[in-house]
Amino acid sequence: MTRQRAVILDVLRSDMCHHTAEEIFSLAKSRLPTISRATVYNNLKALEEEGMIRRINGEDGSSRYDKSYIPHGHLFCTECGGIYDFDIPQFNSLLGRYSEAVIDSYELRAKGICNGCRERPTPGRSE
Amino acid sequence: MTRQRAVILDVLRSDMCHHTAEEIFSLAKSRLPTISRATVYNNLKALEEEGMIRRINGEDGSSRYDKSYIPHGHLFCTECGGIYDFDIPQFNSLLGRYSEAVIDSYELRAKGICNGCRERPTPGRSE
DNA sequence: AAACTGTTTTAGACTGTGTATAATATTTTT
DNA sequence: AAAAATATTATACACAGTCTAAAACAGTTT
Repeated sequence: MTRQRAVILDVLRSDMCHHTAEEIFSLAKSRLPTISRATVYNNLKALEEEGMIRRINGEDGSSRYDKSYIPHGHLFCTECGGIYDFDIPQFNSLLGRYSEAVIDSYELRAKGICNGCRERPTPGRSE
Repeated sequence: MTRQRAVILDVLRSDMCHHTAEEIFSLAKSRLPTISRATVYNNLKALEEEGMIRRINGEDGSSRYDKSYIPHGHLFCTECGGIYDFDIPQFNSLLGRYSEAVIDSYELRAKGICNGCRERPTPGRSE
């Protein structure tokens, strides 16, 4: 476990956000100024392949990372731009009922208006 | 309706594949050699915003386009690389039951082994 | 603690997807 | 058919992410 990887993991775990790779690079750099972009990207990829974290597709083609390795969906709020976790119990077995394929993992992305924005007239922003 | 847009739509409708934007550009160019990359990208974006076609996130961050405007999921086969349609009836209302958000649309991406690859020992490839 | 070995990091160049621009051409409206 | 609005083109640009080769490091052996 290198110092760089430890910092990257700690950045991921230190808040609730679904940061982009570039944001993670920036946050890691503020703690370890010599860290390189390639190191961050390589580690994020490796951590994802090891199943430690999950990658999700951002709205603009960038990658975002989620510290939780437990499968769940995401709501992308079109009002405030926030990304919120979204659970459907036994979703994997539900998928199995509708497909003859052997399903390993899934990514569920929903677009809509989040709970907060529905109630609040003036939108804020959080991710 | 310009000739360029008509060709792009026709490319999309002429097979079952979920082509990348670059593939669509290439196919359109073979019919209309002066067509520009920007025209293809602009039209794909416009068609998506008008709800005529659907964009899906490819495995490598590129965009793929689906001629069907009817919401459905996709299975990405890790064996043959193919992308297959995947229907769950009343999925929108199912989502509504598990979330307090107002859901407009969704993208469901499953990874696994497709039906064909499960049965066939030597993998082929189709998209 | 020094040497060894394999792995990781680094900086910077490079690739691929997609977007912005401004001039030109084509549609559509009148 | 003329005018107005819109779309296309070529090119330059922006951004996310990858590749490379050299240097640094971590873990192990002596």
